[in-house]
Amino acid sequence: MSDQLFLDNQYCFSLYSAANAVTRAYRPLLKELDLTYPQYLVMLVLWQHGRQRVSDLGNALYLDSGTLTPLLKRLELKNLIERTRSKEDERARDINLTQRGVELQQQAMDIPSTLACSITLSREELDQLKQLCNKLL
Amino acid sequence: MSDQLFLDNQYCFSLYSAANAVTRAYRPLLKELDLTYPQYLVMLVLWQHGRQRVSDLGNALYLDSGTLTPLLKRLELKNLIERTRSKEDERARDINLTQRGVELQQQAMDIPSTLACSITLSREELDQLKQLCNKLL
DNA sequence: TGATATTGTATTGTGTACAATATAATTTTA
DNA sequence: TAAAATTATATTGTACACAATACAATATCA
Repeated sequence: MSDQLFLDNQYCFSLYSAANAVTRAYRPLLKELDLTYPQYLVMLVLWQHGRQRVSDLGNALYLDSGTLTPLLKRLELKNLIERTRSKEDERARDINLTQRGVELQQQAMDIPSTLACSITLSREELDQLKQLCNKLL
Repeated sequence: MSDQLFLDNQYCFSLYSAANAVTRAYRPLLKELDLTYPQYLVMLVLWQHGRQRVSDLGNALYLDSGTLTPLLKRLELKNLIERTRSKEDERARDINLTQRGVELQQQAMDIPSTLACSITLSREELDQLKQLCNKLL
């Protein structure tokens, strides 16, 4: 009976702890760029796809405006992005990289390989993990 | 080059999003018990092992006192636990279930099976996911 | 076209996470 | 045994997550 409560725990708790551990692993690397992990994710989307609306970022990252609005304001304060009103739809915000935001990508280049070194999983295991997580979503 | 930044993203981002999705899935179920997911995790440890110190809970859940102290105070306000000083060591807190805390386990019995229904992974996939997450930790 | 509904963000409030620091009790050691 | 180090928890400050709500711009339709 409490058995059930314990077993179930294992699956989701592992996921929860591993996700916390990942953002902990990123923290020291991202600190050099003065970014948090969710801020880094936003920058990744912008580096790859350019101008995005808040809703585009929300769809890409599975986050809502309550999370993104203050996060984007912090990126704006750091002069990494601009938040302008869309010309087509005055309700929407266009999120654009500033020059400084574009340039930051250079500094981020080393992060993936550095992080890979501190991870004990093989490429195959990482692929498997990714697939399972995506199936769960 | 930005390729690298994108690929890396996939692995850790999947984990991060899946973990968020899991706490979202738990939310409506736990709302009936007036618990959050991390509060539920604390209760699971207490239901299974009884009296714990803050540091025991921290070790079990990979969380520190900055997270646990306010969380435990909320559980205390809800009359689910007591936070007494340890007799052996006055620095330590003994976290004990109240009668109401013990009784809440009955109401939690259905959660694992209910949640399992809303998850699309097979038992084998869940086992695999758990193993990979634990290896990552 | 004017009322109604929808859409895109923003705001508010609650609850984590965690670094950095503080504080008090216990242990160690000179 | 008194000072120094260690240990256990608490506090402070910053930054997510997200539900609930608000609000203004746009779209729909009677």
